[in-house]
Amino acid sequence: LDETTNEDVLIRVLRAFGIHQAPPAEAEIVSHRLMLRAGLIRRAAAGLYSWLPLGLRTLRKVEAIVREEMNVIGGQEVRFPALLPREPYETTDRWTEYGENLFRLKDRRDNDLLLGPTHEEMFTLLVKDLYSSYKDLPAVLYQIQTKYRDEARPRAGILRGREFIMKDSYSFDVTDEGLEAAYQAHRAAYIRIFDRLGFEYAIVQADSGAMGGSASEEFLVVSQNGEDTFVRSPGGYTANVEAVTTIAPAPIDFADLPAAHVEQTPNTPTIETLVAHANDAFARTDRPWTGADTLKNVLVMLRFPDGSTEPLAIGVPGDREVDAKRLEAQVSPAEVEPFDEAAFAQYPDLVKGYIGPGVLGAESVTAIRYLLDPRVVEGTSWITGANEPGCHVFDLVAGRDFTADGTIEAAEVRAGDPAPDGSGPLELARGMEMGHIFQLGRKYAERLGLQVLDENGKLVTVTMGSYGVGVSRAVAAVVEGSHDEYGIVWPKELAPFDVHVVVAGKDPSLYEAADGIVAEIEATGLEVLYDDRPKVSPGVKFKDAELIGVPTIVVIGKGLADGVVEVKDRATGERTEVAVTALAAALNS
RNA sequence: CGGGCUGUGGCGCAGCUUGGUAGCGCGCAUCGUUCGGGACGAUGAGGCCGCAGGUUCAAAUCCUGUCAGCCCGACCA
Repeated sequence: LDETTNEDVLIRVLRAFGIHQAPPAEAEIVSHRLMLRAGLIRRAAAGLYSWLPLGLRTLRKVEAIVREEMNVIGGQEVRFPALLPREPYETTDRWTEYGENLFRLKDRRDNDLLLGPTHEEMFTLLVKDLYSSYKDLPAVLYQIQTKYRDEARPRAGILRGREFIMKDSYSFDVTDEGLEAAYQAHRAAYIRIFDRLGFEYAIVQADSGAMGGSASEEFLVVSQNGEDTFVRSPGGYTANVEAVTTIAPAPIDFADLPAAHVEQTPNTPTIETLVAHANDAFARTDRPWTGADTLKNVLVMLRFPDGSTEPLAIGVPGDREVDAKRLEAQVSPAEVEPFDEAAFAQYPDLVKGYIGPGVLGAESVTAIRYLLDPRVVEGTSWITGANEPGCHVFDLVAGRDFTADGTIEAAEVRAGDPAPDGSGPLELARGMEMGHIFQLGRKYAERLGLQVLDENGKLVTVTMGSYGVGVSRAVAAVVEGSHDEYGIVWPKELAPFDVHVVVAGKDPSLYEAADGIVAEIEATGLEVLYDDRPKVSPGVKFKDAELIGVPTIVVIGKGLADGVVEVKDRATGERTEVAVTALAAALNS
């Protein structure tokens, strides 16, 4: 009756971990497949996963790293409910702003509740209730909590679920300098966290310059399967595509350029057909025409938050598309809608496929605002629409023959484009958003009335920062970045166990000896996964061990008669024979 | 929300065109032989064929509806 077990450190029944030999067909991303096969997680519903023992252990280790580094910068851990009342989110408008992505429900008294997608409101209100003096600040509060977002399309397993675990922290300061300091402290903490998690990552500017004001950076873990595109240069420049600015060429003296002339270009409504026709009928002697010689004028309809709309024309070199995300970032908070047939009907001067600068701009007949790509500088010469069906203008020179209402950074960014800071040609890469640090400023504090008394006894509004790390997503990202053809290769600090002991053989004495060896290893403080399944052949155990990916695998088998066991390094595949008497010491070195 | 596709034991799938008592592989259980790189034999357990309605003597199969899931895109503080 007094017998005690050590179940938390000695888990013997491997098969209970949910190991699958074949992954479900639905899983396509490598981390998703490996997490299912190795028994880390199990799907409960779309975008919802149960964490099994092996996965939960690693999740806890990621949490521990995040927690340690948050504590280093003075963060105090709290925990809010995941189930939240409607009122605070009503106050900040997010009950409606969050739209379909918010999980809403009602209690038995018909009160509205929500499952928290993020907790700015709750933290702000907590500080408002408890703090009233500048002497209470600065403060950093954080939690490691389950978040809920009703994603339109959950995918890729843990990487994008409807329920996920996030560390979110919030800083509260009286001064802008204080906010900046809290932001920098978080940035440094995040760098330590991401280094300890072993990620290859990039810190990118999340805002475009046009947004102005508050600083915001994203920590992207570099991965083929990432959902975010970013750019980087050999000189170390990194940014979201939204934030990339174009280096405008110097203006060209247009004194000697030929005059503009209209030409017949029948059936050339697209850049492709136009370039083909130009090379056919108006061939240059020095080189062929290309899309880059043409000026494409794209029309969109902007819809502002108040519901009003405004047409906008964007002129870009014909070899580039307008990038929807870059455009959205520039015109925010307005949303971009297509310029549909109804819109064209309102502007009879716009000839679809042959639109040129002549009918664009605030001063033109259409009065449509006209913005140019920064590459279209004064003195550049273009083929562009002549505003008549089947006609284009050649040698139309910017600054001489037409002007616009300004410039806009909306053209797509391409590999090879120069970095804005002159650090070389840009490379396009993919990343997974793993962290976000953001100087919120006083928006939430104002809406929720978070004020404290300053040293003069006057009420001042607190300024806030908000900082997130995707904790459960990080587990998937580690697997995504650290595996081979056999399975997961855990970094030491994140492995669910330190040592995986495999007994290869059937003799009961082997298992008795192994029990003792495992106890000795555990006595040194190492966590041991012990595969003592007696009726499973060694090959199966080896494959399972490689799939699970614990860094050190100890094989107890035929060598035991000579007092040795085999120690294998999962990452390198290196095998060494170690005397049983020296094993515990060897594993700890 | 648009496009493509799939629902059949725990997992992977066949059967559906042409309606006639639900099958295969893996896994699982028992016994025996194996046992350091995914062993073998024998015997078993396990499935209201996603759900509802319809057609029919008879539906996994045909028809209608519905629900769920996957992939691509849109969306994603």
